[in-house]
Amino acid sequence: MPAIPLSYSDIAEDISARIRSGEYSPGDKLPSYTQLAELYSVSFSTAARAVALLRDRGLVIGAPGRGVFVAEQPQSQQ
Amino acid sequence: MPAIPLSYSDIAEDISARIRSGEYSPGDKLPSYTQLAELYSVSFSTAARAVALLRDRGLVIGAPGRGVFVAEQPQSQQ
DNA sequence: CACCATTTGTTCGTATGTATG
DNA sequence: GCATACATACGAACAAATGGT
Repeated sequence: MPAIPLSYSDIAEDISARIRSGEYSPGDKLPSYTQLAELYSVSFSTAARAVALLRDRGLVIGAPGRGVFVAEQPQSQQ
Repeated sequence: MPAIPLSYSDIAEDISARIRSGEYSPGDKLPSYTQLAELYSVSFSTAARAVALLRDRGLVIGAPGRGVFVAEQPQSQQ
């Protein structure tokens, strides 16, 4: 284990940075919860929670049964 | 079980509405996680998660060991 | 100072429901 | 029907901070 595992907040920030950098472009599908959990060496729950944060911020849109996609709009939240 | 329990998102929205309505004023301390869990008939985890959402939105500020307080500023988030 | 109860904040694992293909 | 994937709830556990005794 790489010392301390990343928190869901850290993971959300990392993904957020990758979206800003263009690594993940609008319309792109993010890795699945299971894959994210693997990637960041955290549990499924923690990976899901990181994505939930991004969803709340309007950066990504979850589509049950299909995946999580980077939002097209730059933003807009309420 | 009272039909369907409220989701953390629903609870966050309810508390948010109570802040907007003035039921909870800036500086006020919200009920503790344990009390919120009791109030909304959900688990501790779910109550804590609802508050986490409000924290992320800048509506409240958590103070470990003391409580959660309604933010003074109307907002500002990044 | 030492305890101790309370409270925030988080992780994890398991389970369930729903949607998609 | 089935496998995959999102979305959420729950309970147990723990760390850290605070405040009172």
